[in-house]
Amino acid sequence: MTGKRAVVRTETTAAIIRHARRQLETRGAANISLREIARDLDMASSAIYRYFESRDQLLTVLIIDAYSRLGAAIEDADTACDRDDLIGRWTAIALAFRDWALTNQADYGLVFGTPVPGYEAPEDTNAAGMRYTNVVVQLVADATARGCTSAIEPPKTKGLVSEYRNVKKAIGVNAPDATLLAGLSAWAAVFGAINLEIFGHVDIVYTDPGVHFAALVDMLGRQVVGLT
Amino acid sequence: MTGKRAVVRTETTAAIIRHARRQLETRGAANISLREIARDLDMASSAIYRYFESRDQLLTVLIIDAYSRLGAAIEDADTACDRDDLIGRWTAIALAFRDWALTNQADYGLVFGTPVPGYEAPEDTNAAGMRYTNVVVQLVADATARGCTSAIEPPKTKGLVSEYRNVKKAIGVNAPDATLLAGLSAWAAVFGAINLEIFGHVDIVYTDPGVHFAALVDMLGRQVVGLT
DNA sequence: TCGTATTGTGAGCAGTGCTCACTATTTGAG
DNA sequence: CTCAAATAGTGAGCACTGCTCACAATACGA
Repeated sequence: MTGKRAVVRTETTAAIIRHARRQLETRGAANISLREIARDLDMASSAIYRYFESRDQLLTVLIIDAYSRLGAAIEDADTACDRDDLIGRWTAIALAFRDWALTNQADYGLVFGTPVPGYEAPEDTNAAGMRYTNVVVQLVADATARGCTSAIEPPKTKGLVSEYRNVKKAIGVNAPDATLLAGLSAWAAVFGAINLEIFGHVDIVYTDPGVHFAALVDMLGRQVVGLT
Repeated sequence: MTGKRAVVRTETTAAIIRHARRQLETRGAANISLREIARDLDMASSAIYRYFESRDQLLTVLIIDAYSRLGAAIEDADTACDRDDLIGRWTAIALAFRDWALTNQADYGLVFGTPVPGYEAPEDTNAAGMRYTNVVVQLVADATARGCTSAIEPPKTKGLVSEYRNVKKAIGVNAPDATLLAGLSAWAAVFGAINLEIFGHVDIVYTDPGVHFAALVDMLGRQVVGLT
């Protein structure tokens, strides 16, 4: 029997988060003001601390929330595809990532932006961050299982073989080095392209960044990673 | 005849920047304190405003400074190479970028990190940002002029041809679409890989990120962009 | 019903960026 | 060399911040 206390608690907790997110969008993480949130909610500024132990903790909650919404978006995009349509899944994942980033720029900035020196993300944060990663890793695993072979050849970089041995152990996927290199590079490119676009380093170059992005995703997926 | 006033002015200006950069490294941009800088410099906090009109302006100066040091690092790496050794230049540029980012993490975060909503970079900032970009653009131009052809084929993404027409005009390089797509993708991958590494999203995957990065750079340069 | 745990309060502390009236000092023209 | 003007430095003060603490109000469960 969830008492009136429990219900009002979840309500105000949500309200605080809602207001924090609004401030995040309009003024950036550095300018979120607990006192202003309290004022907007008609409560004493000190009352906030009954819900969040510090400003940092509020931000951490926002980060986890953002991660999990991103994870959901990526998962949805992936599961909507036929399991065997690897290039379709890759494309869907990449486009969903960009879409989410564009419609949630503040969240994106919070999650993938400059970390504060000394800030150590708590365990749950990292766990939430693994969600979208796992989708991509799974795609690489499926591609390997279905016999996709990368068109590229890994260079004879010193230490690469042993490095990739560790990577394979870390992500739990036994893919050929070529696929690994191609996949990791493709993902880096997707991430990098989105980052450049969101953080505004390419506005003078592209008229419609989405067109170039789509081409980049398709080209890397088919011609570098070798997805079919 | 640089009077005593002019000389002491440049000195204190430099000292303020020095202290600001130190705080940036240890506590992040959000926690730079003008008052503390003033205390460290044994001057009244209000005196800072004789040198910088606001905290934001100090940050802008730090950004421009970072951009220009990055630009210098990239330019040096490039000019140290034989002009005809395209893959060598590409590799040198990419590695120099990563090196600079790793040894100047705070600067990197300031320049390529989350932008503050509403903050409009002044003209000089963008100019400083073009320096390293120009080096990469020049490499693409040289590659085209020397007849390098990309191994990949641009997909038939709707609107890509006209989009790339604009890009070519914007950067002033008349490269084939394949080279353009390959080059932009490669650069996005380099940037993305560095970003992931610096902002700490891959520490569980790689044991030595540098090895993978070197392989990524070489593979993309040779096998995707087609540099020789 | 009543003690307990939870929630809310307002004053207060130490810190911030920034302004302003004011003083001290260097500068360059007459 | 003199002296008004430009420049540099001062400290008090404003409005804001995150956060703490002693205290009061309230819902909860035995």
